[in-house]
Amino acid sequence: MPELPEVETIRRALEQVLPRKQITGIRVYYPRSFSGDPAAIIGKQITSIGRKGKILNIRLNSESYLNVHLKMSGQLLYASSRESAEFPVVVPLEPSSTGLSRMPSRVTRVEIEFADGALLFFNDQRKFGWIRHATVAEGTDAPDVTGPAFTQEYFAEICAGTSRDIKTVLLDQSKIAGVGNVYANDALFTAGIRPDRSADSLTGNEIRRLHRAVIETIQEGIARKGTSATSIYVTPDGSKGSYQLIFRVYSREGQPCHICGSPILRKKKGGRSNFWCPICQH
DNA sequence: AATTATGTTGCGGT
DNA sequence: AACCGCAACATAAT
Repeated sequence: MPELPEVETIRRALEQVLPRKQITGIRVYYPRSFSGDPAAIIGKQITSIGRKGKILNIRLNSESYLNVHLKMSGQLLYASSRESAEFPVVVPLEPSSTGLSRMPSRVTRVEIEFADGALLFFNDQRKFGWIRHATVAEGTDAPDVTGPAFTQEYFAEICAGTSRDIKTVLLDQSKIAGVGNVYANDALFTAGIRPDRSADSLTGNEIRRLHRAVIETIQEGIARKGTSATSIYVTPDGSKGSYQLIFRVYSREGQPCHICGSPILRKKKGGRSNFWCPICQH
């Protein structure tokens, strides 16, 4: 699920509620979802919530971190008490008469309890995601796409001298931190560039347009609290993002281009789908 | 009912 | 180095 806007939305929400809370319990329902000794975090206090690209770094006192990667289907849900641990249906097949599902659910992999009775649930239907207790804040050192190090010059540099598809470069977390398939496709549309152009074929003007488009697209994603297309991704209070309402091309195969009306095309490449307008993108 | 797709990324082989 | 296919897994959609 999550790209930078989704993870950043979660980070901001958790930042409002978790700092200063003391961990008093942890239940690991699915062992492969948690690395480290669960007992080692008992008694620790949360000091801050950071993010590197798509990875969350929950800092604990005594200099350690709970690093979280949500991969395709991870969710972090926060409840201030056991009684209030009910959320809008967060997995499609968990219907209930009330429209709410109580945590922990069938897909809850880890649950953390705090001294004041608050709870944090890590749900992950597909089990790709993880929480790791480590002494370092894990994540890429590449410039965050929202940060000051992601300059136009830097972007030009990483595009030069590689014949990889430009969308592949956008998705390369070792070069740029945070961009995933949704926002990469939409940014390329905004910049008027086809996803399969080789990176070193972009002109200076195209580099400039794409650099700006990537930043704007990601910021719009954050402003809309992310993309909840299949209803897997939700914020920590169980509500949805709204970027899916303004998709430019992502997930719009066969639908008319917002600019020229031509049907949006889709082609699978390297295991992921490219979406683009054959008229507006060159 | 079998196949195909999904917002991620790590691995091994060429 | 870079690309490709496949892997992890569960489910919805076709």
